[in-house]
Amino acid sequence: MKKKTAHEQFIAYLRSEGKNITPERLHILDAVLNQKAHFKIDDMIEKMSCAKKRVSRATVYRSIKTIENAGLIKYIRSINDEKIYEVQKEHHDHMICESCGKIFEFHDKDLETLQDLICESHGFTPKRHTMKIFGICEKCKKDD
Amino acid sequence: MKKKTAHEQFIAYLRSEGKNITPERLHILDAVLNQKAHFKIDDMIEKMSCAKKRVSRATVYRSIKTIENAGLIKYIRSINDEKIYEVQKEHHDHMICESCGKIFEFHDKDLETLQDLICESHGFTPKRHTMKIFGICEKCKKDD
DNA sequence: CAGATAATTGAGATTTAATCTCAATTACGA
DNA sequence: TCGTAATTGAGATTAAATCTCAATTATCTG
Repeated sequence: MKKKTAHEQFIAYLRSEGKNITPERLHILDAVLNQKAHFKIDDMIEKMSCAKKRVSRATVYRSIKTIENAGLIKYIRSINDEKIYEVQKEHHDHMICESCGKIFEFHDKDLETLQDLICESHGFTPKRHTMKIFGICEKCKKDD
Repeated sequence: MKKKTAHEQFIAYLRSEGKNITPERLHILDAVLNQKAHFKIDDMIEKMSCAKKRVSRATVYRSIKTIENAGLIKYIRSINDEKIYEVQKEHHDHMICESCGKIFEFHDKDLETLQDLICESHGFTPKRHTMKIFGICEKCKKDD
């Protein structure tokens, strides 16, 4: 069973939901996948309105939601009313520096295991989780 | 050193910030503290517009923000554009049922310890964190 | 492949939470 | 008690997100 690309995943999702495969949706997916890590909707709208194939604001909003439902991107948080999304890679959690605003990703197997145990003891079936640790990063500590 | 009430904490905060202690702010604090657990801003606005002492929408927004900065309430999440806040008790994390929308609180000492260890290994100084586990609660599992 | 049908798009209007404005009021230190 | 600075209320404003609907496009069927 070879691993599906994000592109293939998206198309499979659209098919499974009976949604059409439109060039607009694929363009937006491409633009999103080209993002290094985190992006804002507004940036995507601007990007798509300058691109060779223009896509309207309404469609950007609609498609971002579709791509999110397909599990390919994830909403992280808002910073002054600007939603920040990220492209989904392997699952990871976040450390957010309150000084420079930078978002660090980390993953810890023990943490995941412990979470499952906690859920089990509460009769709760976990599907997914988010964890954000706010504090000060190494660099900002030194820059003081 | 006796423990301060939320009321006292708030007044101490206002003093420390050079802010005035106004009846509006205290009324809103009272209303907020009277909430069992979680509340929406809109509910507060409605509550305050019917109360003996009316408080305007703008002031509710302003005061909620002040009370949040004082650390007495905390923003949890949005559900269709409605922000949900909660009164701060001891620190705890959340399990959110995707079926009924109910929010469960839990606290686990091992989880906290593990988080601190992870941060340490990344040179990150944690101040606070949020953790949300999404899934299906015990009751909804049975109701299937 | 053509024609029918349902989904999707674009553009601008609309919605709505949150913020802003500013004159009137109020808290508070001196 | 007075003067100053902070705060409030009411309505205007802002801006992200959604909605509307006619025109377009994807997909299915034979």
